[in-house]
Amino acid sequence: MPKRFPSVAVTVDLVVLTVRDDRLQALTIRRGEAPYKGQWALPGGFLRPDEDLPAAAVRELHEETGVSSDRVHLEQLGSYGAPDRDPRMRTVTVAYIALAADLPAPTAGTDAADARWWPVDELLGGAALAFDHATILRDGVERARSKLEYTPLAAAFCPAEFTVSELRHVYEVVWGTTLDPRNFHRKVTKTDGFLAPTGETTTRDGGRPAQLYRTGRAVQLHPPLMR
Amino acid sequence: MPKRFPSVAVTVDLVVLTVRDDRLQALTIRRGEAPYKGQWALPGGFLRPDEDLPAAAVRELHEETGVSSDRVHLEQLGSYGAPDRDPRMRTVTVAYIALAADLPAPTAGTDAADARWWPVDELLGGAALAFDHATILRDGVERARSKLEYTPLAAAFCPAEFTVSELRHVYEVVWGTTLDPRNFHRKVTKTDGFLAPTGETTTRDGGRPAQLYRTGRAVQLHPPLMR
DNA sequence: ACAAAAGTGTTATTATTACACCCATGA
DNA sequence: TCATGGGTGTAATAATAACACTTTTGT
Repeated sequence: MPKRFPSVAVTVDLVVLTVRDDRLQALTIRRGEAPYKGQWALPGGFLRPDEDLPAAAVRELHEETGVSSDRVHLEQLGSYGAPDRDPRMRTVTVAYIALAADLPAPTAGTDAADARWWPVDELLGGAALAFDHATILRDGVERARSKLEYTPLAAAFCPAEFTVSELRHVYEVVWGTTLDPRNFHRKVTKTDGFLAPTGETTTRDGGRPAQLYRTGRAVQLHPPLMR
Repeated sequence: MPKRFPSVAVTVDLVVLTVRDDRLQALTIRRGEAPYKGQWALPGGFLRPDEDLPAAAVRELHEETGVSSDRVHLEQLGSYGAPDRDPRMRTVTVAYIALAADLPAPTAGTDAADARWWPVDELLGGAALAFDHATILRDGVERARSKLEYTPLAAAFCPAEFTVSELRHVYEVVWGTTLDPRNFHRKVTKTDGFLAPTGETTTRDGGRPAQLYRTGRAVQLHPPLMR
């Protein structure tokens, strides 16, 4: 077939979210080149010729954070393709969200002058992200927030073994609410398949030792948790 | 910037769903050219050089169905970009779902030898769709099914004014369940913002005249309807 | 002993389910 | 008058929300 179609550059961008210092934070890269030189942007890069979209997301995540995809929840968020979204050329980006437990302090990637975590409320209130990345971040945060309601995804923000109150802390930080510790405990421990007890306990939060749990086999919460 | 990125063809594909003859049906186009010549495929086409993604979806919808985007719910489903998904070239497709009230019998579009509605269960059980369109269709149907739970989207499958039982029929067909007419009636009429009464009544379903409603201003159902 | 966090019990309220029953029309 | 669907009432069950109270650790 002759080339009678417009050529477009396809990129993959990542909304990498974690809970750090009691805030929901996103990973940003400071751009080393024009356009938007010196501004913060979401990590991402070009799709390679023989690479599927999820593979590109895993690769970018590894390049930017040094993290392998184990213990990170990666899912496609959506695609953004306004004709003027990149002044250099026509691009369509496929955005992914990555939810992870507190990651190591980021090391600057190849293209990046610097990399750091930012609380998402600071990024969304005023701070100017490059390209349409504020929109992508906003959509990614909203996706994460609503998925906590009806999936056991909050555990992606926790280490492999965690306590009920660590899990509750994730909900409180991501949603910006407070939850009744007692009702929350009942809800998550009684919802079948949400949590699998390890049998171990920990006192790392102080007070009475707490049961440690791993994520269960459930993929949907029924009924959902309400914000 | 020099072209040091791989060039990819970006297409937009549509999962156009409607409720027809008591079945959930999807619009398909018979391919007139190789590859997959003669097989059924989802409608779609190349993204144009100066076109945003939603605009391309609206344009393709109009070209394939003659329908303008009024009274059709269009939303992005996701992107699919396996390197071998099209044998001719590297493509990434951005899929949209379009939910519409019973549309006119389709007229064949420019590229298409033929176009028709197929019940989705027939398309997903055995019938061979071109490319990765079976996956896209399956994802689109699942998206539509779950969105009926927590949004007032079922009304997109109804004409501008509709009765409660017409709305219930949509749920029953899309979910493949039966619902108690009395409890359903209470639920949808009592959920604030779901339905706006027009004041008119109709007897088009026989029996006692039913109130006609338009869609309300709610965008979320709280609490959700359960399958 | 006391602070701190884990976890259980209890009650009021709200939502869902199942189903009896009445209403308003056309044939 | 009868069939057909529209619509309300009600009681049993289930889930949520609010909060008193007990448990088990560290200091």
